[in-house]
Amino acid sequence: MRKNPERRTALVDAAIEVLAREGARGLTFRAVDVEAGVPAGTASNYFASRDDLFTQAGGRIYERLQPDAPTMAKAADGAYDRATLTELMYELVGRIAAFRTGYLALLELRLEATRRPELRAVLTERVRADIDANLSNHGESRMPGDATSVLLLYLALNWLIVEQLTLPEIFTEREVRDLVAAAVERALPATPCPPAPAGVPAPGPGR
Amino acid sequence: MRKNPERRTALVDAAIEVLAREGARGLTFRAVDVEAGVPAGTASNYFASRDDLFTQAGGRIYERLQPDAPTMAKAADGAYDRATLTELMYELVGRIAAFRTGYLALLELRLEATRRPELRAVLTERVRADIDANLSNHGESRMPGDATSVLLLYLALNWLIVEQLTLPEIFTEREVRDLVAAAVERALPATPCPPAPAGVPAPGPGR
DNA sequence: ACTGTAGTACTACAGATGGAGTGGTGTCAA
DNA sequence: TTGACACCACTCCATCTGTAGTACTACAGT
Repeated sequence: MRKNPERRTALVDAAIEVLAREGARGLTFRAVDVEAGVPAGTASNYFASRDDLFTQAGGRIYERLQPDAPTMAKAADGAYDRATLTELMYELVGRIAAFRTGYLALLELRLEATRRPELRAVLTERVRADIDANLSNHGESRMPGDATSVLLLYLALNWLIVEQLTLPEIFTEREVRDLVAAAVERALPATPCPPAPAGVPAPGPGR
Repeated sequence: MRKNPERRTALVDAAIEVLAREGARGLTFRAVDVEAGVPAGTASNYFASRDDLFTQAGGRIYERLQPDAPTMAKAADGAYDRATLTELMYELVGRIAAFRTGYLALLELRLEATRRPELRAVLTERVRADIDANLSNHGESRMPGDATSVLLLYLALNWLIVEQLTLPEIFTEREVRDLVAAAVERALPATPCPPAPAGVPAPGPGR
């Protein structure tokens, strides 16, 4: 088992590309070698098994997907209002969709996790950490919305990204933007009303 | 190219199982033969190519996923209020998650659509039809909520199902139920307020 | 009842690809 | 010199596609 860390990272990153392009079943030692531009057999020396490749790729994707310095800064510095939150979510979708191969690889890994308990454990831990991080980030910032808002946004935006990456013709760019805005808008708990026009008690479907 | 329609259907259904279990790359003529319990070579006689297999499977899944007589009836007959809608959505999530292999196969196909234009065209058409059907069903029924509500529910619930099927330990059954309820609750446009307590102008994050 | 024919089920094979794993050799630096 | 790694080569193995060829079944015409 070789140690060289740069090489190892390069190989894992190559594995992500292969995953996105060829699918989980296409992730082989040889394919990684080719993608990374190293001699055949190299990946064999760096990973104990294919399982190992999968789990390392799973870990690495979150490493690359999670942190995002400039956005984090904006999240911390910006105003804590709905408009800023919308802007942030819009950036989030754009940013993740931009790392197309990473997200597609992640989907492949999720499906592969169906078959590989070890991978499932790794992904479960990462996803849980991701969600928890979102929750506590949101809690610490003073953005509007509660924990439920965060979870609902998580759900809706994830599928929105799936839709964009796999069947881009379903929603236009405009529709995507509108959906992000609507998701933020409605994910927030009902806000107290602006002062009602007049004595009209405003019926409508009460909760 | 053989014609026997029962056999063809059986083969396509077998293909769906294979997709869910082995992934897109594992969908081969031989694997379909084995899954369907027919002699080797049979699938070769029924499908012009692997592409053909994929597109036929894509069509068939929606055939099996879409219609659902009892639920449709409930949607039409039930009361048109939020509680009924919630119940309906809960059933929807349960029902789709129950056809586990079908939904997983669909995800595999979405990823494969990334590589096969023909398959992408088929899926795009089906998904669009699905969304349109949801929109118009909702419009015709007199359920609360607007088109945006339907789309947001579509997004959130889809990912919720993905989460359940691929990493079931992330959300407990209870959390899933709560998330479905919250999704319905908040997907609906903000309702007019109940009469405010007193002259307090209700500040909070204005839009 | 006989037979020809068409459609289909089943079998077998040719040809080819691609991958896992491993051992061996070259190279460089401590 | 020794150890760690890069690189290369080779063997063994599993699988797939596409197609050709054979066997079965049903039916129609006579």
